[in-house]
Amino acid sequence: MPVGLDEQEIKALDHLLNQRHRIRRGEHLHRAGLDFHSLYAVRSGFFKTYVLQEDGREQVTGFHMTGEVLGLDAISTDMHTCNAVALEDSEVCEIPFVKLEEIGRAIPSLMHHFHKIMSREIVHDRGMLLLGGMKAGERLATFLLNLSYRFAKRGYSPSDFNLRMTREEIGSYLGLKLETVSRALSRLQEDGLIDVNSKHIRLTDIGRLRRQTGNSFCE
Amino acid sequence: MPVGLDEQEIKALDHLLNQRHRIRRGEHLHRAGLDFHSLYAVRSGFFKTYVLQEDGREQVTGFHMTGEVLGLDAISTDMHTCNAVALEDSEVCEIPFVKLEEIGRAIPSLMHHFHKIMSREIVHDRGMLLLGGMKAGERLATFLLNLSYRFAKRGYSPSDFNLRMTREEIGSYLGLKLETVSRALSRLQEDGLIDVNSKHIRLTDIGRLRRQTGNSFCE
DNA sequence: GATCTATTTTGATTTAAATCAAAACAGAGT
DNA sequence: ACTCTGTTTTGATTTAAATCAAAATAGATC
Repeated sequence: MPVGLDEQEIKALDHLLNQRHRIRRGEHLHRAGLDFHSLYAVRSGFFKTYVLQEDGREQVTGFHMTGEVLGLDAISTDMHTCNAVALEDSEVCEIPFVKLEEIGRAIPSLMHHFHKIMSREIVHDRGMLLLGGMKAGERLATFLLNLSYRFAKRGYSPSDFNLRMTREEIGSYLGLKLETVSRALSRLQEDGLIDVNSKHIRLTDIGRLRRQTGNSFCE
Repeated sequence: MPVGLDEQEIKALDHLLNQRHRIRRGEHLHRAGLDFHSLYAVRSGFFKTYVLQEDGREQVTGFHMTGEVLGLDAISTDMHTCNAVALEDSEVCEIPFVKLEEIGRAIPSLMHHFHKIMSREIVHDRGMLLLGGMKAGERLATFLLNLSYRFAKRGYSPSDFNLRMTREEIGSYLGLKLETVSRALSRLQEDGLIDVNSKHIRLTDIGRLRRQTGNSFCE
């Protein structure tokens, strides 16, 4: 991403990005309460982040795919505030945060890029507030379009993909119960906007789906 | 906040923080779509950020008080993604972002501090997701406790304050209608957890109020 | 202080989603 | 192929919040 590096800088960057880890489906990348040392860039696979409420309920806070960065929330307190678990076999690149700040000082464009990543996270999270005013079907449509957008950006089909998460996890993320998620999906199918086959989704009318959301962010 | 600066650095910082602006109640600090150049630190007063949906509805995305930083969302696209309006006469400090990155390179602790601020924003926004699973009364309790926490941190009473926003704005932020907000407040009063006098709020039983939220973040 | 407007409260009714319950289905392991 | 378990769908009922409506209150302006 940053260009025009000298040999020294390339070596530093290389070292920064050279710690790969395989995380198998079901394994945790980090847990709430643990000391923060590194960010993790998802190289491949799919993650869910969540927090455990006092009553034991699990609240899903996000889904994360290739190219996205995990752990940004932990910078503020030097402690992870959520759990991150792989929903499929995945690979991450560990980025020690102290080193990132160090190298960022030498390579301003890298630092700036990092700031954009953090900011994008804020925009995305804030966009979730828009769900507050929406009905179940609109929330689902927004969710599917957001996934579609992110898949497309990575070169996958924007209209044909498999959900890695359960209806319950979707519901938790969107503030709905799993039965409501299921019903909303069935409804969107009846209306001819999508095809649902358990975890496999086909968006058959993206234009109408987008109108369905009332408006809103598809990122 | 950062310590041990030499004269050069102090001068740079001074220049960075020297652009004050008065914003009167009702005036906008920035609007969605405008080019991004500067962050704004709230020196005094109270702001609301919001986006206008296609259907004309206003969605409130946040409330911001002294010491908080506005404009972090705009870094990602070099364009403001929301509107910021003063809910009372306010003063802000303009921080040109290019300069912040420049000076941050010279003063690592300043840069690190900035990263914590951005991260804190992510934590806060993500905490809003927890509202998804809550009932109206729980959302209101969470909201009031969060305000209380922020007032306390600034040296104001944590249990006695004036709301700067309307019931409709609270509702928009929390995903409720204004009538529901009003009813939930009345209910919390009946139950002896708070005293409501239109915009003036007194938290009479913070412990019970906290239990009321089910749990969750008061920041 | 009186008037006007915006905000807030409260009530009655409707609606969407949660809850309760059961059946259908899918995937993993034997 | 069969069983077990976890997931998903669908239906009936209850519940919380939205909506519709009107009165009460507060603030701003003259």
